[in-house]
Amino acid sequence: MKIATYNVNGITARLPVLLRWLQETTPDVACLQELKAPQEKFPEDALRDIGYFAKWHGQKSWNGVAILSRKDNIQEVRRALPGDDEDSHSRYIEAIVDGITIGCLYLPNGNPAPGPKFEYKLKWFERLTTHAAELMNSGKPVVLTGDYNVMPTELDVYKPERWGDDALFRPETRQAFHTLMSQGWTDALRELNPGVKIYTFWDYFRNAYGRDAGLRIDHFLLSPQLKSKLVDAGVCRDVRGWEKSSDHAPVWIQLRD
DNA sequence: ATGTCCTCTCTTAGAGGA
Repeated sequence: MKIATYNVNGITARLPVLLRWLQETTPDVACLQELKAPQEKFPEDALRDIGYFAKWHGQKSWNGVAILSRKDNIQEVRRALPGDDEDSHSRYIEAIVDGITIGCLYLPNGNPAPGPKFEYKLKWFERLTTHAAELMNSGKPVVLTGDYNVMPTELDVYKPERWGDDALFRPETRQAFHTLMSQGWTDALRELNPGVKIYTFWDYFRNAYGRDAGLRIDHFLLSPQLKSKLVDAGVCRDVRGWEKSSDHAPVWIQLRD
């Protein structure tokens, strides 16, 4: 099974690029973030026309997450993280697809830090970690993927010395990611490419893509049952260079059936 | 501080978020 994740940065503006990428790479499952569209504006028909079923949780202007599948086999489990009924952001959706639990997440950016947005990010991270522990303890095969807005190590930043105070790279953020990983998750792309520079995001500013001034912030976390089935993984780097592209590139993994 | 892109509105320009 090939599973992909893609922060589209606005599914309405990104629809031509999204459809082209899906048709060229045909992932079995695709997790999308930053729909930036209300529930009723999701392009369900356009996706169905190219063979994808979908469950999504939209929100006007901001956030929004979706899980796509080439089969009508998406069993939605939840569309919010537990732990805060007051949290109105659409940042998490979870479904079982072909027996694999797939959590699709858009972790808060958190800038400027310090400040209330950074506090929200860390709180959200704690809720994710609590929920991830339950999934891990369930013993089921689980994929937690999406835009984590975290560069886990210096290798994941084009210029680490410039990012120390940023919410995506502050010690508290990296520590939170480390705490989550210590439950026993496998960072799929890093697992297959130890020591290799991999980026999944290039800012729109200052020709970041042309200069390869990138960040690795979109991740695939695998439960132990799936680590042994991981056969390949990569980033669709070229998609970032297409006309009207997102600032993120799609990322994918291949699991043995 | 700046750069760019996307979305929304007290809309065709500016603000907020990333």
